Amino acid sequence: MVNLPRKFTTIPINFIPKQFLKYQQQQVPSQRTQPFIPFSELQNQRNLLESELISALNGCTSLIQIQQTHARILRKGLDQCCYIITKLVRSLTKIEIPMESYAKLVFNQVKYPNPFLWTALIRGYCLQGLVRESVFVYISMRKENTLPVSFTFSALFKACSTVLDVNLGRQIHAQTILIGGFDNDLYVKNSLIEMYVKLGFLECGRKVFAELPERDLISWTELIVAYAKIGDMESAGELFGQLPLKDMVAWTAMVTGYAQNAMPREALELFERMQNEGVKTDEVTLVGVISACAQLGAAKYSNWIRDIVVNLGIDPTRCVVVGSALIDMYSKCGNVEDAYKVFEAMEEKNVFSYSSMIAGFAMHGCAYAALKLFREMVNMGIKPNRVTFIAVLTACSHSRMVEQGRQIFASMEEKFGISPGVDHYACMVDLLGRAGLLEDALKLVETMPIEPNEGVWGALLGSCRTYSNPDIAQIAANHLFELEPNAIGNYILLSNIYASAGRWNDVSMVRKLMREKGLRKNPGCSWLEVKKGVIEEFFAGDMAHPRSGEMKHVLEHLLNRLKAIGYEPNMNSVAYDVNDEEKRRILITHSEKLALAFGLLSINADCPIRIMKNIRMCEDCHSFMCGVSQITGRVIIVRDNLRFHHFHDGKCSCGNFW
DNA sequence: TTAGGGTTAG
Repeated sequence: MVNLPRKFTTIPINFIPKQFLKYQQQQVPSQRTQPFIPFSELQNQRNLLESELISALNGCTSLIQIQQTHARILRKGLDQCCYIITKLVRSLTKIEIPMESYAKLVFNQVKYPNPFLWTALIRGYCLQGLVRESVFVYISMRKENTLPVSFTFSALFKACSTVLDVNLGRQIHAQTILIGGFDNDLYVKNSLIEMYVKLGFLECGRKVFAELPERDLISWTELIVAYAKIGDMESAGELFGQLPLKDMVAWTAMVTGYAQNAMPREALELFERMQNEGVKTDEVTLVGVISACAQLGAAKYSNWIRDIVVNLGIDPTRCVVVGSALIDMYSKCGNVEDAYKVFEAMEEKNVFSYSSMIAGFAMHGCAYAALKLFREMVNMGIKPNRVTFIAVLTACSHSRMVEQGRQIFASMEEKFGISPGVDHYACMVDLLGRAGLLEDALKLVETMPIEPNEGVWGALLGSCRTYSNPDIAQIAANHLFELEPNAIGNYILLSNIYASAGRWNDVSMVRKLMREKGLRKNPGCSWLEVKKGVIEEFFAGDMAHPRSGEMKHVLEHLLNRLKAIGYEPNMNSVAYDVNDEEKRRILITHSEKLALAFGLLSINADCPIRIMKNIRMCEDCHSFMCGVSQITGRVIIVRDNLRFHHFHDGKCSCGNFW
């Protein structure tokens, strides 16, 4: 017998319902034993007919078809054949006919139900979310002295994880021990591990795993996934390393685990190893890889993955998950046109595909397209979820569509029955704040029915920077310093707001606070994809690049040409109390300007210059990019920490509002 | 008849 984890031994035995214990160790033969029919006779008479009816049931996709087949079963006198009735119950479950209205009635007509038929009923209830009912069926089954089989327990464990009931799970675990004979049963044990880890009792799952005399790949993979889900990729990696034979699913679990835990480089490295070791990949593996590429956001990865998808013969128009992942990746890699091409071609679209596309449009400043798609989605009868609303509200926010945003926010609860969460409030604060309605935004924060989090106060602080409001900024910053005392960005924002208001004493105070906490500013950094696969990195103020002489020359030349058409450096973008000359020097060596200069020197005139950067672009760099796109005729695409800016012919896709 | 899948905000 397995030693249960300590938690189990503390459960008093009377915790298990009487009905369970009554049958403890009972080995009484069933009172309702099926009359003996010689196997050969069965075979001769029924085999052909049975297999024909089974395949008919397998093919049923509607209630009418099942009813017709059922009528045939009755005509042929096979209504007592457990094998066929089990199949009938499963078919009914599959098309989601309520158990009470059909399956239960059919079951009640069978005089000698076997364990598989009982189990089909248990599974049916469980899949329809009626877990208590499925347990009652189990109790009745035991009353009838029918011994459960492996599948009975895997169904019951699944039921427990569906309703998040670990106590019930423990009782059923106790049943497997009381009845006995399941110690080496991997179906049961793997379902048990799955239940524990899904309910958050990873250590219990681990213990069951440790006590298994033999383990299969499924037990290992269950645990790897469990560790990945709680973000412990180290433990997942250790288990994966110990795994004697790894299959595609185990590899995929690791790749996906890295992707889901914001470790895209590790995900891609592992995927490369997987390919080198000759492991097959399928669309599920690719979804993890695509998500990793999206996080890296570089066009080179999007080209690379497109080739892999094509080579594997996967058709994104027919696989809604791959399609949605691709939409997200293309958007995040700066290519919203390709994202839309994938979206348009998809045969099936669901809430994920729509939400990803709406978020993609929002990210690129295409608010009208985002709203149009949202309306289309609703008209198509696809119910938006919480994520969809975040995407739509972000789109409104980035395009100053206050009224539309307010209406959509109100419709969440009224029309779609989704109560706005703290993130939706953060979007609304951002929407009002970006539109300059700082008082309204503050009022919303103070009156919202849930506790504002760092996202809400952060949105308010960000708006205070745009509209230079040091008073409200101070309120927001005080909350933020409590909520996330070590987040450097808040100190920098507040200090910049004070700087642009000329309150240099307050600036020194914030800087002192940062020093005391030992916080150091993240240096501004930009990346430029020079050619396929080659990425150059530039830091603000860093003139150590081998070609910095040429870059400086390019920038000075551009500056003179821009000045001739009215551009003036924006001194407010420098948050240091230094003289104007120094401010000009700091501005012209911002990392994205260095990247732009290098791009102009090294990228063909017909190709867009794609720059990525780690922090928000300042006003000066933004107007500089607009000007350069005008005087050089080049397309410049900059991805900052939040979104994309497409500069073309003197204008930016964000409408100077970001 | 047990294992791996996509969208989120300052």
